[in-house]
Amino acid sequence: MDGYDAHSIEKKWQEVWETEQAFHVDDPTPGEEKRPRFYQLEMLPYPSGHLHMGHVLNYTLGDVVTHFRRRTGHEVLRPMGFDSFGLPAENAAIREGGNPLEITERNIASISNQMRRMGWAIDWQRVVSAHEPTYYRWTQWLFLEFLRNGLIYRKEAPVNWCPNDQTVLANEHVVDGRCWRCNAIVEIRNMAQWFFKITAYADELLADLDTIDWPERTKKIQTNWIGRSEGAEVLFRVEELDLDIPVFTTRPDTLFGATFFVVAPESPLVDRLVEGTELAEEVRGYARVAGARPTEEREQREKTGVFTGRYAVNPVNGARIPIWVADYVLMEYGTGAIMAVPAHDERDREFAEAYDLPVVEVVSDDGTLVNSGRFDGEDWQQAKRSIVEWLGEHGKGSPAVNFRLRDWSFSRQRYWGAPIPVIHCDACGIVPVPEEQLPVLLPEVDDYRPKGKPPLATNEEWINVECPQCGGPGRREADTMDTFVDSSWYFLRYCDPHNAEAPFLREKVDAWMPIDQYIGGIDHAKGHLLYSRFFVKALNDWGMLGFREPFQRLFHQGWVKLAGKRMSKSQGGVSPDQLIDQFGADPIRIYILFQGPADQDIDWTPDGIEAMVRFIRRLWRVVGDAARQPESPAGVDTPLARKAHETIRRVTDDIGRRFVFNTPIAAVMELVNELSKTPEDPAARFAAETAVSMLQPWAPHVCEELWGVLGHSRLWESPWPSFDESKLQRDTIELVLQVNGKVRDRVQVPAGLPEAELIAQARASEKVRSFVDGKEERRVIVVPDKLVNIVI
RNA sequence: GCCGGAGUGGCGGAAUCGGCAGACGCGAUGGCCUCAAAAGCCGUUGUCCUUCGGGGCGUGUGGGUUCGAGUCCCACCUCCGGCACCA
Repeated sequence: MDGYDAHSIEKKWQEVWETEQAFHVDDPTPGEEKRPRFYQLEMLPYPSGHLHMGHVLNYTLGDVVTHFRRRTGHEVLRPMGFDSFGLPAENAAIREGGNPLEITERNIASISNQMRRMGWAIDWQRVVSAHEPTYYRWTQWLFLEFLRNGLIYRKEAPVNWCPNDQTVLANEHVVDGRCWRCNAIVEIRNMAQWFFKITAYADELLADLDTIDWPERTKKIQTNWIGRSEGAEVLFRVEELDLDIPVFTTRPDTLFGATFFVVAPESPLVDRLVEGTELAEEVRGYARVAGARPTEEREQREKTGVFTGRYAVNPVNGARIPIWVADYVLMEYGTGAIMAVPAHDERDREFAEAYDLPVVEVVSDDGTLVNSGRFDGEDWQQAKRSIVEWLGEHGKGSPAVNFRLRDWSFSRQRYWGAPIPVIHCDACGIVPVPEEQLPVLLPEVDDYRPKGKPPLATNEEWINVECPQCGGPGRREADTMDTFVDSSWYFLRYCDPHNAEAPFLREKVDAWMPIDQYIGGIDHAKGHLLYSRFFVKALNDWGMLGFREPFQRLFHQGWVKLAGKRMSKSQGGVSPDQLIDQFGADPIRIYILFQGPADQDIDWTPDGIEAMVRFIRRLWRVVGDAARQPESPAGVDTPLARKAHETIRRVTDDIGRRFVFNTPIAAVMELVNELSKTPEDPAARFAAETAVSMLQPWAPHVCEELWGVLGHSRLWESPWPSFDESKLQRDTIELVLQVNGKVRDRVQVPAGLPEAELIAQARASEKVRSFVDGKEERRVIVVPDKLVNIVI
């Protein structure tokens, strides 16, 4: 047997798997399933030119789970696809010439090739790419369903505009006031945009977090983002105008302390309040200037405001309180108007101090109400309920819930995305493209650069069509869809990827979904992971599928860092291709998971990967030696055999229950070390087989080869090794002897000795005696088969 | 400010239910093999003291519970992440 040659081995087995389509899985036939199903998925990649180390970690992690589940008797669906619409390809086309389609397809070919070189166990017959008409046809179809069900609307609204990418961004993709892609400072613009009514599901998106097995911190991110507040809606009356203005408050108990009233500068109320009064000009002028300031500036500046000349009536005490317009009230939250309680709200107090407005304390330090009429003396928490109740009885308010979550704006003024399938008609308004005309194909354009209007709008031939309803002149929608729409349902398409009649068959989706294990970056916590949950809930409501959550279990891999910085497609970093050339895929796969828990960040070092090459070479030698030993007799019971059984127990538990992937490698290393020390042990072959079999999910190529050396074949579909509980029983154990909780000695004793016997063993120890002699023994603690602690 | 997560050797990390802290690996260092190198093999490697038998100290800091705490409780410090003029 020659030395270890990663490249020839890897090429050989990759060809076998390709020829056999070894990791393809058939659609389940109802009633005939032999094995339990397992849907393993990692977030699909964006097809930039090549993989980066973050991908390597992500997909190797999924690969280990895939192999483990396959070999423990599951039917495993592990597909792959490409999030192939989106800005980078379009920007590359603008920068370098060429067109986004060609660039994207070239990238997909190259990245697929790299995936094969990594040896990942993918069902290559189910590949799906967002930019293919066979896929986006159904994205468009789903758009029309959402529209029909009232979950999509078009509205003129203040939206986030990235001046660099020349497009609108969703709230979820503005990070610290900047564009998540290009880092440009985002502006607010008023534009007619398309929205998904995700807020319709706000309550459920929050409540159902309890039903899924996700990391706490991810649930927390979504919880914060949804931002549910419980309180009351209270009506304040402007008598002169015969107008009731609702406000939302989380503190109805402080209602008697409301000494003034504030309206947001952008609120349409401003006009109504001052119309025809002598203050009209001043107030409108202020509102225009204040409302136009960027949010960032508004946060930092001192609060400003003007009096409108109008008064509102506080419903609980009839007090007439002045109405102001001020920039610290936001139009986007609540009703765009507030009752101000300066005694119990820091912002209101700040404003009251600046403008010399009255402050009335209504909750005393001990938490009971004062200056609150009939509610005086009530505990403030009790008062929340009783005041709302009173308001209800008098038709002045009711319990209310408010959310931070905004609707998802998903129209983009760029080229490389799925066209939005509607037609604008002067006579009929917005008209959906009839289903039989789908897909609305993305046309060629001369210039991908957005110049004030979306690139599609420049293609006159494409944009001008007949209205499907009245036959009059119509214009196609020129905005395209955010790629997050594509990725909100791709995991469903994998279940039925070639369906030409529907996005998917419910029966197939219900058989595989929900995803048993989803793996991807935590950066998608409030974007993709929220949108997909929304999609599934809506589709379930329409009867298209039979579950309410897409991702039953979720895991976030850490970041691979180079000199403290995240490695990603945009930052270059270490190229997996070069590493495969230099070391082979198996050492990289082991390395990336051996560094630590997979959810923790990794600092890339080349030393580590060389160590993995050394380990594989060592394994190669040791297994080669073991292969020349006679077959291990059945039920062989030597220390080496026991070590092998113990290793099976550890590794199986680590992957299956604990979901850790570094310690199993250490466990196999221990077994290999043990084997190399006792190469002639009768259990040598058994130990070698065990080590190779269990390392296979990490290093499938070299393990397959070594499996052959040991006289077996087709490890990738061989059952996972099982351990014999009885082999784990020891005849002798090492008893730890402590004095006052400190370890003083260790002795070998037969297992299962009674307490008295163990104490006698402890007292017999010279070392123990040297600490105990001459002192008074106060207590003796015994942990059977483990430890004796003498307290003096 | 509110909410979540994390702090263990020179480094990455292990210790799963309160019971031997530092598994496994990197790095360092001494030796073997070799003309030499590569590869490989055998030692040492938390820290301080040591008469070389051992002993003291040690898991961010300070307290506590316990026979016994990296692990549980309280307070604090530092770092990372989420939300933030959200009424």
